[in-house]
Formats: sequence, structure tokens, C-alpha cells
Amino acid sequence: MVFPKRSTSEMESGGGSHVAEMPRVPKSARGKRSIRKKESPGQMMCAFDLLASVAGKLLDEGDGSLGNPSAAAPVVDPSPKDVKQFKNEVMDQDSCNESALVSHIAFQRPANHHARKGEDLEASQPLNEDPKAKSETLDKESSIISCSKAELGCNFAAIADRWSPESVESGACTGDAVANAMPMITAGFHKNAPDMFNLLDPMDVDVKPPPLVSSDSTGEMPLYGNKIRRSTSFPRAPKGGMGFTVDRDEEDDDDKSSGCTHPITATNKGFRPNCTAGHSSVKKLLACKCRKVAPAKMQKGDLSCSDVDRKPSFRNKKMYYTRQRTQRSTFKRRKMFDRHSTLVSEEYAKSNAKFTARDSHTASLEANKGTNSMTFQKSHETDDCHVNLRIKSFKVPELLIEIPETATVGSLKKTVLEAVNAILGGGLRVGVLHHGKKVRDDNKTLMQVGIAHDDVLDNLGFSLEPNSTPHPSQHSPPEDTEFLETVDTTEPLARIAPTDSSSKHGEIDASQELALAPLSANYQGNDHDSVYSPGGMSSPDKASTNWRAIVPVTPAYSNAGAIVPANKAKRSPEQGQRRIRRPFSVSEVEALVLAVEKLGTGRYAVYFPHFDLDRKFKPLYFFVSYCAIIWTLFRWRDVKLRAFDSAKHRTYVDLKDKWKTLVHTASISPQQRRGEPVPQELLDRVLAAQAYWSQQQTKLQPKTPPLAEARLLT
DNA sequence: TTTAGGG
DNA sequence: CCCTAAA
Repeated sequence: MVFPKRSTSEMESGGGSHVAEMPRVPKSARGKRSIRKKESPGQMMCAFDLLASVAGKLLDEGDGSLGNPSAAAPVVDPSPKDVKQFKNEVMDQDSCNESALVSHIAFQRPANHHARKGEDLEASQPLNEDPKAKSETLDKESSIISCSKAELGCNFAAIADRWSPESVESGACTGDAVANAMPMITAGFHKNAPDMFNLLDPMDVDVKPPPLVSSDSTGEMPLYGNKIRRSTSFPRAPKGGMGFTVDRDEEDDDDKSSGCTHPITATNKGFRPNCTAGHSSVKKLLACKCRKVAPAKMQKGDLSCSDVDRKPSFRNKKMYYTRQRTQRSTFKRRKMFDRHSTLVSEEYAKSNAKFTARDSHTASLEANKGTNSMTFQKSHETDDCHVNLRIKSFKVPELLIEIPETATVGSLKKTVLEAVNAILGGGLRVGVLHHGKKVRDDNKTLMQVGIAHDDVLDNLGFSLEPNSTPHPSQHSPPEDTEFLETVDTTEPLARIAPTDSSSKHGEIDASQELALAPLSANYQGNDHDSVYSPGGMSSPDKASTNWRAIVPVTPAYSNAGAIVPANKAKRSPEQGQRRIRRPFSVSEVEALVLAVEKLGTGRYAVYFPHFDLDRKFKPLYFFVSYCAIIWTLFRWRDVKLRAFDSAKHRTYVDLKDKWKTLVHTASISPQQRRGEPVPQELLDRVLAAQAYWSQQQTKLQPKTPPLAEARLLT
């Protein structure tokens, strides 16, 4: 599964392991970070496999930990095993900054495939390693991936949101839903925690696949073709103004590519690739199985394509989104990621595609020979030889792509990007890997590059990188009010107003989103370049711009570690002074409580989507396997950004300390309390939130099943 | 740089 | 709030 090498770039990027940390896990546990160490600026990828395995475990466990918010939330403590696995997968890297989130998606090739194609296998082998063996090798640390950027998290969060059971279940799965979801992505990741839980919940409840998948009723919906509208049902949409409808007419395409973007996601903008491909021609179907319960959250991702970019060949391209069905019992995997963040992984079971996103910088999606692969199938019969790609995941709608061999690499990238953006919310760039190498020339046709139906299955891969573009325009993310409400019934904290920061601090979200850019910058050295070809038509102009921005490597992150000393020096001057005491006002306390309620106090949440390939598609490809999302549920830093961004005198440490005192205050009798009285109501909320999140964490505790099992899904 | 905790 | 070990 692992792709040792290829991933170098990936690894680097994705190398990070994801380790979910237990809330209370000994520091040492977290420690993996050491690896991450300093530099990891860029790397953060996570091994999907790991995630997958973790997910599998969770799923398997049945406790539904995953499914439940709480469970889902599993904070995971990465078990050694997981770590190892992770490591394998990740190989090198690990170092990830702790960032808010890490995500990756790995595509793994199904065992079958391996068996089937010796050739490919060999080629892929480097990448693929025996899971076990690898696992052995893995080092915990390696497993850890730290991502520094929360921003990415935002995206992921958004993703999560989409994936949330609700959306799925609600039937939002429809193409429209999907489309709608896209915008959400950009939304701050804050809502995440709760959202995540939601996502998880389903799993918990049933081991089965997420809402989307769970039911059989899968319908396919064309995403693009026509108009994508936000489903009203979308819980969150409201605020963001998500309500907009996007029509994807041919006309729109041109400019609309932008249109595709959602208003909401400013961040996405950057990402938002232009879909050059004529979407008109493109068809995306989303089959979703929805649960009855929730309304769909999915939003449409917009996949807009600009006609300009579009290439003739593209017309044939077709994308389909299908919802994954159920998870297979067989499938068991879990992966833990560490730190911090969030992780999103998707595995595409049978296939081995690996898609990873590093929070730190890039997300890479890679599918390569052995392990991760996207396969293409080409329909020989047809005049135009088409390569069919399929990306499947639990929560994420399955993605089917059909593209002529005569299509250019650039168009392929676009196509994949569109699909990915639709699913993940944008903010990602797509790179094409063939035989482990990045194919940079977007102008070459697939045939020229050697990507042909017969050859490719195992040799084709994609890398996803975060788009660097920040979007100032970002609006505050829509809040989850609805969402929360929904949750309420089940969740203690649900009542909490969704409001928070977003309403107050729209900017915060934006900043987070922006964060992505930096991340990508780090990566540049590694992956970025490779991924995007300069001329990458796939990227929209905007993207290009962003891209460029990214190009220059940003030392900032990497340097950070080194610089540390310097910083100290700086501080030293007045350090001695004790800061003046500034008691928290009731309003501040309220803001803090609100933020914590929303973000939770737990550390990580892990979501593992699970999926199966459709038989019918098997022949063609394989893509996929699983997706796991782990993200940081809570970070004081996030609280700071969310609720006290403007209060420069309040550091996250202060907030943490305040929370500590609030919990204590709430625990003692009113008579014992001193200082400005804090409304009992707030104190009650403090206790509720504290209890709730603590519980969640507990649930998250991972139980890690054997890796090996996880691996064999198909 | 952040986190987590003790002081 | 401070201080710091760990990460």
C-alpha cells in the first residue's frame, strides 16, 4: 500500500502521519511529533492507509465510535500499530506541523489488481509494500503528521460537513446536494467539531457506510450538466447565502467557472480550478444513498469549467459521482493521524488510489502503481478511447471519470480537479502521476504520456495539493445553526448556537482559509511543482496566479523552527514584566464558552468513510478505498482565532487557563466564587461542554485492529 | 509555535 | 498569569 517512494513528494507532503491523539494521551503519545519536527513544513501528508485502517477498525469495532460523533471523534490515539502503518504509508514523513488538520486521501489499489497485473505490480511495487511489513517498519513518529495549517482544516471541515450524515442522509446526496456542498467547504472549519461528529455519528450507529452510502437507493445525479442548485435542505446553507443557485449552462462556463465557485467559499476560489472541460459534456452523476434523517448538506461543488480552457477532447469527459455504498465488513482499516489535525483520508478500496492532503501544505492525491492507483479504463470499443476513472469513497460521492485518451493531461487534471473539488470543496490542485512520476506537461495527451487504457490502471495516480490561494472575499461561513439544531436532539451541546465566531468574526474564517496558501508554499519545493505544470491549463487563471504565488518557496514555515531562538531573544527584553491582570468579562466568558462549545475540547476527531467498489465498475478501475478524516476537534488556538482574534491581550494560553478556571468555578459553590460573577447559565454550559467533549474524547479512543485486515478490502 | 499542566 | 516540558 505504501508508496514509498513516489511519494517522496507525497510523503513529504503527506508524509506526516496522522496520529490522532487522545485527549489525555500522554504527551509522549503525541509526541510523535518529534518527527514532525521542525521542518515539516510541508509534509504532512498522511497515509491514507493508516487512516483507512483506523477507520476500518473503528468501523469494525462496531462501537460505532466512528459513527458517533463521539465515537467518531475518536480521538485517536494512535496505536503503535496504526502508527506503523501509517508510517509505512507515509514513509518519510512525518513531520508535520501540528496543524489543524491533516488530510489525505490515499488510493490504494486493490489487491486484486496487483495480482492481476504483474507488470503494474512491479512498477508499483516500490510503492506497494506489504502492509504488514510496512507496518512493521513504520515508526510511530513517522506516522505522525503534523500539519500546521488549520486552514486546510477548514476545507476539510467543510468536507466533513458535506459528508456529514445529515447531508448524506438527507438525500442531499443528489447532485444538487453535492453541488451545494461545495461552497460549504470554504466555510470555517470551526463548525467542524460538531459537524464532524455528525459525520461520524452515522458510522457509529451503523457500521455501515455513511449516510450517503448506506442506503441502496443510489441515484445518480448529474452534477454538472445542468444546473446545480443548492438544495434547500442544506442545513447550513442558509447563512452563507448558500442558497444561491448555480446554473451550469454552457454559457456559464466561461465565466462561470467562477460562478462555480461558491460565494461562500472564497477560499475555494483559489482552488477552484477552472473547469475547462466542457462540463456540458461532462456528466457527473452522483448517486447517493441517503438516510432518511438528515437533510442533505451537500452542496454543490462547483465544478465550473471554462470553455476557454476546455479542450476538445474534453468534451467526452464524463464525471460521475456516485455515492459509496456500504462499507464492507471486510474492510477494516484504521489509521491514525496525529496531531493535530484533521485528517481526511479517503481510501478507495479496491483501487489503490491514495489521496492525501497535507494540511500543511498540500494535499496529495496519489494513485500509483501499486498502492494507489487510479485506474483508467479505456473503452476500446469506442472510437475515442476513453479512459475511465473512478474514485469512490464512502462519504464522498463516487467519482467516475471518463476521458478520451486523446484528452490532454491538462484536461485530465481539470477533470479530476473538478471532481475532487466537487467532493472536497476545492482548494486543491490536481497533479497527474504516471508510474510514480508527475506528468507536468498538460498539453500532452494521455496517449502521448502513455496513459492508456491497458497500461494505466496501476500506473496512474493523482496528487492533490492545496491550493494556495487565499480568498479574502470569504464570507463568514454559514453557520450550522440548522445543523446544530439537528444535532441538538442528540447532542448535548447542540443547543449551542451555531453562531459564534462566524457571525462575529467572519474574518476569522477567512484567515483560516487563507492559511492554505502558506501551506502550499511550503510544499512547493516538493510537490507543487511537479504537480502543476506551468501551463497547466487545468488551473484557472486565478489558480495559476495562486499557483505562482506558491511557487516561490516560502521559508517561513520551515524556518520557523530555526528561528525560534531568535524569537526568544526578542521577547526577553521585557519579559520579566508580569502582564497586567485583565479579568475576563462576562462577555468574554460567553465568547469563550461559545467557542469551546463549538470547537470542543477534544483534540481530534476521526472520520472514516468506507466504501466499496461497485461491481460493475470493477473491471475498470479502481480507485479507491477509503477516506478518513481526522481533524483536530479542538485547539485553543482555534478558540483564540475564532473568538478572540481581535483581543490581542488574550492568548490561547490565557483562554486555556480561563477555561480551566471556569471549569473549576463551575464546580464550586457560588459562595466560593470570587471576582466578577459569571452567570450560572454560562457556568452550566461550561460544565456541559467540558463533559460533552470529554466524553467524546473517550469515545474516540481507538481500538486498533490489525492492519493487515484493514488492508484487504477488496 | 502550541499544548498541557503545574505553579 | 506565569513557566515550561513536550510535542
